[in-house]
Amino acid sequence: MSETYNPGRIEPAIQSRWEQDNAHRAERGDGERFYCLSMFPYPSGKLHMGHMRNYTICDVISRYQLMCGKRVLQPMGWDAFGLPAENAAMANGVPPAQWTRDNIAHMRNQLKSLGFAIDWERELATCDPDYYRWNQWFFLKLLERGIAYKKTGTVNWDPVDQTVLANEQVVDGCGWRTGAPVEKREIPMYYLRITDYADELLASLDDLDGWPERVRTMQANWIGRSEGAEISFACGDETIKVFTTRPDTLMGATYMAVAAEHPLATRAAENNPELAAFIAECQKGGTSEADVATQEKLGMDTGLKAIHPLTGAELPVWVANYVLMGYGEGAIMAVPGHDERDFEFALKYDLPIVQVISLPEGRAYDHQQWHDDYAAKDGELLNSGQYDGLSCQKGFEAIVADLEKNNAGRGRIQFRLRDWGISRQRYWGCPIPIIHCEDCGDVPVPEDDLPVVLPEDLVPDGAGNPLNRCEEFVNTPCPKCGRPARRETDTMDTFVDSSWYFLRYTCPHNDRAMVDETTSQWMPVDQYIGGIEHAILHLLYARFWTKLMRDESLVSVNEPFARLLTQGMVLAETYYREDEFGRKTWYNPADVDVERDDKGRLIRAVLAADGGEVQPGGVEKMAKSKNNGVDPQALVDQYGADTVRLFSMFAAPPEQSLEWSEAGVEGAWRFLRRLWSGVHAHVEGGVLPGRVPEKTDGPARDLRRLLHETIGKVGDDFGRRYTFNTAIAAVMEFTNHLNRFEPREDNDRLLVQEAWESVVRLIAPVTPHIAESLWQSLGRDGSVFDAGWPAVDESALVREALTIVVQVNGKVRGRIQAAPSSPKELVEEAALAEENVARFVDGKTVRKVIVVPDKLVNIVAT
RNA sequence: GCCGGGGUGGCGGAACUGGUAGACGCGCCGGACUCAAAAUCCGGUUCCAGUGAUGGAGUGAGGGUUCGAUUCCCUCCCCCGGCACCA
Repeated sequence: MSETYNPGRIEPAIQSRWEQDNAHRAERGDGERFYCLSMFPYPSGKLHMGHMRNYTICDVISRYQLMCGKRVLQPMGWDAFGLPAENAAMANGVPPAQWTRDNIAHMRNQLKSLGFAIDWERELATCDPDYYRWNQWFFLKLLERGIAYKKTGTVNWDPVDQTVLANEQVVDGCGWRTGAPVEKREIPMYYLRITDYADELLASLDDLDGWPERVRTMQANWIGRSEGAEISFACGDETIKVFTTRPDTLMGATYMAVAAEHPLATRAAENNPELAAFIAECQKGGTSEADVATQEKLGMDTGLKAIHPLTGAELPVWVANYVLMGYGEGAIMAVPGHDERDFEFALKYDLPIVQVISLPEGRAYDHQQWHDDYAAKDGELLNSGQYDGLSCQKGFEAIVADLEKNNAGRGRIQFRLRDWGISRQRYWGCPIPIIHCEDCGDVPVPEDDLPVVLPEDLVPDGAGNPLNRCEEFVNTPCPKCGRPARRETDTMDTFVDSSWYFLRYTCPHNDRAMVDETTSQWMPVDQYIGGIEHAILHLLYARFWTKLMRDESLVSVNEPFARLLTQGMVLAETYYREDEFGRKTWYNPADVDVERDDKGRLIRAVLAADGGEVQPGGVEKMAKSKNNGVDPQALVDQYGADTVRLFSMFAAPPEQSLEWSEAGVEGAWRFLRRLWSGVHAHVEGGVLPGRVPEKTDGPARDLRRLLHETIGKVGDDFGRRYTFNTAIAAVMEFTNHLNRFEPREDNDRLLVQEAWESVVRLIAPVTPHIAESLWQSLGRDGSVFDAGWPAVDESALVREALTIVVQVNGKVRGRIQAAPSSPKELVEEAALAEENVARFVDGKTVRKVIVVPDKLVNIVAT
């Protein structure tokens, strides 16, 4: 054994031994299966600390389960389609396919150098036709079933580049490359009926008890089930249908509002140029909900009148930009008295505000100022004619009943969730397998002709999808009539790719089926790990897709992920410079030098390369788009994989977001060196592999008790709590004690042998290379991962005396020693007798004494 | 704007079920070793007062419940994530 720790030498050697032994193949072993999965990365170029953290967490859990005797599947793959490859192509002229595959090659090497127990035989990339053919195959099944369908949807349109923009490419309402104000545009797209599964997606959240509560809450709110009513308002010869969650407030409706895209608005604008101009105005700006929700509420009267279905009163019909065509019916009945947005709008445009729900005793309704309790459902109806005096619930029921009687409405359940639009007007994605024929219409590509292969040599230039101009791709005979036809050039949302990759890992090389019988052997995923930013969309789509595949009898599970760990994001400062057109160039924090004041606040940041100033853009998640990803490679080169792994697990608990800082890497490095030299010192005196001490006493007994307490804690932290930082802290603490312990007799050396063997196994999931190496130095054969997890010796845990804290009026005033489970009276007596305690009680009357067994005494004295 | 989460020493964090606030680590200070430096080892380190024993304050701000609150409740401030075409 070498005297000093040299990761540069041991890590590659151990990695090649693992490879030779096929140590990480999922087929290996015969224990219970454990499928441990991390969200696959987008191959953006280099690993960043967010990846590092994610995959280290996954590896720690995998290796811990491996040591517990499980047969572990830890796969890896690439979410390889997507926008950044097109952006890179525009910047460098390199085809997205080449850029993506180069990135994958580089990142695969990086992952391998980190020593993850990944079964590389199962690697997949979503841009491979072998993978995406099954997207196409399944899409056609969904089309047959009517789950996939076509309708129009709204996109961001850049009028200069004549192209559709992603929300990310819309900056302050303008196109990112052209700076032109974007417009909303309606185009035909394919959708999946996720709303058909809304009830089940909501209900089965209750079964996901291995998921964080916050994720379940977010998904439930996203699905957004609400009970309400649809109500029809006559408007000339037309009917305006609305959905409301508050039919009880119907008597307070004072106007109607429709979305700018509503057919009624279009009709009303035909001979009203002013209204037409307003509707055109509403087309400006981005499509994202955040954009719509934060824009100023604007409206215009159409001049049309709608008839209140119960009172017959005439209500003005307005066009309003806060009403969304995509939600509900694209029209609302406005009740300014009890809806905050309607109140704001009514105040602005001087529309009547009528209170129809009473407030608590003594509260008066203020028509000039909104208060949150106006929206409450605690009061009774008033100003509502025959319904006056009813509770909101009773009023709801009575009004819905009367509407049903008049054929003017009915109770209805509405979801916030909208159908999933999967068409993307982009090149670098999975082609949608449809052929458009002038005579036959939209014809599915026959199953035998799959996959529709994406040509890999095109280079996007920012002006639309290059597939449109690729004649070899577009021109094809119609499968039905054989006459010339055109292929669909839209590709699929990349969320389709990531909605089932975890199933494909179970049979990645099967070229005859999407999934097979091995899939159900591994599913569901026992532990899924990924960023909290995926809490809603990716996880919801993956759940939905799994249910779709279940309904095609392809999988047997209802839910794909039994247990979920949502990793907090790794954040870093962003830096940018703005050019004369307001376009921002982002600089990597590694290339920026920062000056701070004595409180650590940033004063000035300059680019190291040219010394010129750059602007701080705030702390954000590490991402390609803001170029603030920190590459762990430099640290791995300097300290080795184990140090970086140890540090990234020690820095914070996994669920918490983490602002990146390198301070502390030294500490991880020092710990591993101390570990190494501690084992070395012991080995110098001769090893005693696998031996356990006889009865211990004095300091040896204390050390052994701490050892077994530590074994218990670390196992609990790895297996149940997933707090790797506290597990590591406990190992460090024990190692500090162990290094200070001086063996006096042979039995002490047996204890030290037991202790080092335990420490090496406890830390092995986090720092596998050094653990393998030390395991052998300690005289043990084989891999530490075959050695099993150390067992707690209960007899070592027994204590004779405990320290009990004594408080006087809630403040700690002293400590006493007592045997475990001492009788209350005895502890109380000892507490009152303690010198400093007595000083504080002196001259006062003891009113009460609270004794928490084996822990604490609180004396209440006045 | 809406939904979800977070805020504890100079810094990352610990305190798991309402019971010793600050484990472990970084940084800093002091010491040992060294011709010297690095590395390493030992000791100290929430703030204020005190040589010290010890006392007072303290977990974003304010209020409440409790013998006792970082933990539970209410109001507010700030930060982060998501908002359906970033992944």
